[in-house]
Amino acid sequence: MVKVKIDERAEQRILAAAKKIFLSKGLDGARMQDIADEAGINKALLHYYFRSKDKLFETIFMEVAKHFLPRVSEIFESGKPLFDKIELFCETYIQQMKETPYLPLFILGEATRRPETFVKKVFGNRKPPVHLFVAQVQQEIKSGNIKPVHPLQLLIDILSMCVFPFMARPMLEHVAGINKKQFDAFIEERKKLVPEMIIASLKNN
Amino acid sequence: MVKVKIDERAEQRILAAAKKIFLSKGLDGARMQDIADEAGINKALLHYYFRSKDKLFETIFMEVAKHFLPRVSEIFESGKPLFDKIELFCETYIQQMKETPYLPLFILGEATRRPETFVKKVFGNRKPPVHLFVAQVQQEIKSGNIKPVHPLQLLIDILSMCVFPFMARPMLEHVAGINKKQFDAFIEERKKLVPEMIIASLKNN
DNA sequence: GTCTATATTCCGATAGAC
DNA sequence: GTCTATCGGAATATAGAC
Repeated sequence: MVKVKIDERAEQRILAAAKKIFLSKGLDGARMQDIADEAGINKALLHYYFRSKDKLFETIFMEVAKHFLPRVSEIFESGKPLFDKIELFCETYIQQMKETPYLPLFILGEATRRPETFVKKVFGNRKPPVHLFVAQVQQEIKSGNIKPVHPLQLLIDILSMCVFPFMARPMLEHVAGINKKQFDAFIEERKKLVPEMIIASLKNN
Repeated sequence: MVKVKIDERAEQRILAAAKKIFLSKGLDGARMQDIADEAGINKALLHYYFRSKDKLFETIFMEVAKHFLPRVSEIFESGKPLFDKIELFCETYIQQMKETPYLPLFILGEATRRPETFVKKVFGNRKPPVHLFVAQVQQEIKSGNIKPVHPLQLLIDILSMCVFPFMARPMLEHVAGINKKQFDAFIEERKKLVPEMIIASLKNN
């Protein structure tokens, strides 16, 4: 009884430590020793629980990858009006990136270096239903409710503005001369500004 | 005479090889053997010319980092009208990223993992004159020529939409189901669409 | 300058005591 | 399950012949 509890706690501590180290250093830059130190246990125990570095990495990758497309399906499949979906999308994304700021660089870095394995790991067999978003945009255009735009370009515009600032954070802090607190305020402001700008660009005069 | 020529060519081949390998694999993922193979020479020669892996990396990083802020100073310092600057900025950035698509992930990845050393390496002591852009935007707002916006948010909006698609390429190709040719067309289209959208969002009714 | 061979360091993985 | 000690391979770096 007590033993099981301790084991579980060790395993959980390893997972938390591995997540932190892999996210910040990447697969190649991470050391098993770093993870062991972070978890407060011995290197050998990592292998006891997860057999190899690759296995441990895969476990972490699968676990965090799903947060990179947070609730996208849910949002796209909801019956909400387009502008509501855009607002919710931005809010959801920016909030998720605030909680896991290393995530985009980690996922896209590994996806670029290992494109073949990436696809299956992140998406399994289910892709997010982009076509639903595309169809809705086309419908609104046909109805004359918004200006004619390329739906996919629009989606990438939104995604770019929500995610990129977190990836460019060190550059941004230096070039613009802002500190961490100001960065947080800057990001918080974007939750409103990004959807406002997108929606403004879609509206007819 | 001949010797010098051969030496120079070896050194140049090493630099080209190192650039390719470091950009695609990062510092941690790159192997000296990979670089030697790519350059068609022996591992020992890398150390003869550049002493260590770190030194070689630093050489490459300094050389490519400047392309990450392509002609930004030049554009900001030009006397052009704001909308012209925005168009030129987008055109310049997207063109640069087309030529070196690995660059943003490489620079921002290394910048995140090694923030302390990054700043000096990329910028030296000279930051791009963001304040000029900010001042010009504020001036246009005061004159009533554009809607009131936060200049820095605007700048990040533009930068995000120009750079992010290249970083998200593998995801984009899979989720949207497009191939390399279609991606190129998609990107080419953005050279027009991004400044159009930005400018549209700035115009008063 | 360029190579082969080797030294050195580092790191993932395992063996075995407790 | 957890530890210490160690193995074995891989990667950086150097020595030395040509």
